[in-house]
Amino acid sequence: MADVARRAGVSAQTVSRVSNGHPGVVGSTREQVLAAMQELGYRPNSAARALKYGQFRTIGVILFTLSTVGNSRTLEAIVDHAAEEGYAITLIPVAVPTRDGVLGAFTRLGELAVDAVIVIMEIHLLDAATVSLPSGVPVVVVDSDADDRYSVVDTDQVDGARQAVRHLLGLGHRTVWHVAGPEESFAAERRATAWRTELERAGRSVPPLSRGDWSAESGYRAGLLLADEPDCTAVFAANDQMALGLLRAFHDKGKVVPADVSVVGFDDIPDSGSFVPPLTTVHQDFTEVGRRCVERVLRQVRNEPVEPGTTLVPTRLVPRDSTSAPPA
Amino acid sequence: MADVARRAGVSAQTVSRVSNGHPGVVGSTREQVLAAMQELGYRPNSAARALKYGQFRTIGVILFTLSTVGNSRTLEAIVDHAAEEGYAITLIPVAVPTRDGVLGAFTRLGELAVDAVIVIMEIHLLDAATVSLPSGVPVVVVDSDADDRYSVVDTDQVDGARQAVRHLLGLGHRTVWHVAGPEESFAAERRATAWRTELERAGRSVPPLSRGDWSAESGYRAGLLLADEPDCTAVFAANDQMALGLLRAFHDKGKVVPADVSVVGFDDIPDSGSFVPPLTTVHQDFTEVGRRCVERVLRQVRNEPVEPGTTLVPTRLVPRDSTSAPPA
DNA sequence: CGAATGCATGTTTACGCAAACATTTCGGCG
DNA sequence: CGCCGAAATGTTTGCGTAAACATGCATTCG
Repeated sequence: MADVARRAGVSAQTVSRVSNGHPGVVGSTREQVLAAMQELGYRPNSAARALKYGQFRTIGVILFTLSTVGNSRTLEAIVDHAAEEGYAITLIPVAVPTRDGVLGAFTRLGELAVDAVIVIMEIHLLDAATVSLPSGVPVVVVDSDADDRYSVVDTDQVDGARQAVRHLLGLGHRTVWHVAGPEESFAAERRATAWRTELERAGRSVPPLSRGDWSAESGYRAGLLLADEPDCTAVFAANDQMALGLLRAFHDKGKVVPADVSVVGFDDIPDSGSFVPPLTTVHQDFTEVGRRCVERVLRQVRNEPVEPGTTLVPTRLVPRDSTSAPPA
Repeated sequence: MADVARRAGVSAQTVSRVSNGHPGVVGSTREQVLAAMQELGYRPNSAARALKYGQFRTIGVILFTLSTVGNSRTLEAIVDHAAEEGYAITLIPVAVPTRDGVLGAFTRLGELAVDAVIVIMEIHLLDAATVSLPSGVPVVVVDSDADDRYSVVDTDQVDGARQAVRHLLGLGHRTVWHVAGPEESFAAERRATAWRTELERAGRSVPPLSRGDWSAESGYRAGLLLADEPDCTAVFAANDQMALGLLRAFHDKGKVVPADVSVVGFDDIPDSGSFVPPLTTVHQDFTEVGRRCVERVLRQVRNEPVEPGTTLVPTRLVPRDSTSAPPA
């Protein structure tokens, strides 16, 4: 900055004023300063700025993996909305989903230049790490039940699962089977619980639960077993990728979807409309989740009031061709 | 820091020494300082640190979208490897893929606290923005032909496409049709060119090119047309998602894959093994791409020698069930 | 026994910027 | 013609940290 000032024949303060668009700099001077900046390739040092202002205009995002569609789409929405607000996003990966891994991420976080944190992760692991969360840093969590400690944003898992079950029962199926996500996942747990509750409420029998790990492959394995259950005419998979595996398993076993068995997924990933057959699924609004995360966390940064607890983003069922009335 | 020093009854410099693990602090003093840090919840201010060191230990990543599997997996690999090296990742979204959008991203970048930049984007757009790239900041680009100006890392698109074509010709198909990605994409262009070249080299006729936008839906639309081509017995799709659309289109048109028509994809996304039928595809090593990006860019940061030009990450064909000999 | 040595710790300074305050400049008006 | 006030510009200062240098103290050795 000093070089620019010298070159433009002005003081450093004037350079600062020009660089920040402050008023009170006459046109000709401004021109000179801008010219000098250009020539010298000057760009303000954000470290010094941050030091001065005590803010980084950056939000940290802690996540375990980007390989699930939900996480990466949520992240994308967060990045976009943060950018609109003039905030950048710094990623803090948790290499291994263990207690230590999470603790490590939070430790690194403490040294990081962020004004706030959004956690996209199974909160079961977060529990252990609570203590080490740097105090004074606003935190918003996605998919958790830690709403007594943090601000939580989540898709309305319960209502989504309920819609899936009702849709299938409404088509005339006697009951609905479920392929759940991994036990560590809150989302998986919620969807499974809501599935069970809805069946019980309707007075239907609750079939044994299958479990996958969100991957299509795990859905395939579950599907091979389900295909041998003669009573199984309707399956609700906890995500679209496992539903894809189910479709393949039923195909391999000679069962026709939806004539022999109906399948409902969860997420509405972009590809799900191109499955064979196109998948009936529960649409999740990842963009809205990301938007609310950013909004909530920035409210805290600005010391504005934040309604406490969990904010739920609604879902909606997208009927496609993988569901129909049960075989006669 | 001053508070900690006061509380521990030492100077600020000693606190600094403890906090950075420097030697020359006797045990008892260290204990006291650590205790004071704990009590006061002290954590070093990274802005001040960065100001002092002139480094942020952060790499900026410019990308347009996370919705393609390739981008999000590459990003994940970059994040992981950067973390291993003690670097954080800051995301810089390009809201709209226009010249101005890219310019905007680079402008913001100039103000951002990053030591280096990795660009994951169609370089066609990057061209226009070259001028505004802050000089002195190391840049590595993924998927580009700007290797005269930047360090470039890329999957070996040409060899991958060649493997796909050879595989199909080797099975006895007379020629291979191609569903390409969008024109703006270098990767799409390279795969298409390699497909054409390989056909010509083998002395086969080159069928008209179809074009999609990477989405399954666009693959479906292309597939509906291809299904009406009586000579079309083998299709190479430029990515797995479009291949998924092809599979559905052929299914809808009553064509059996692979008996009537063979399909090869590109990427080997995790789901592709669960398509119906499981997809023969060209495996891309996104992890390796990410690793090399980080390695290259950090070499530049450290002023170590970097071999210029493009570094290519090899691919390999993964044969599954979507390809076979052509119908008799 | 005094000086030299080495180690633990303290003091000064600069990193780049912008707020707060100080000074200069210039136009307008009595 | 000189003075006032507003606008333009300059100077000082501190943000939190760590390198460089300074000090003080204990131990050791001639």
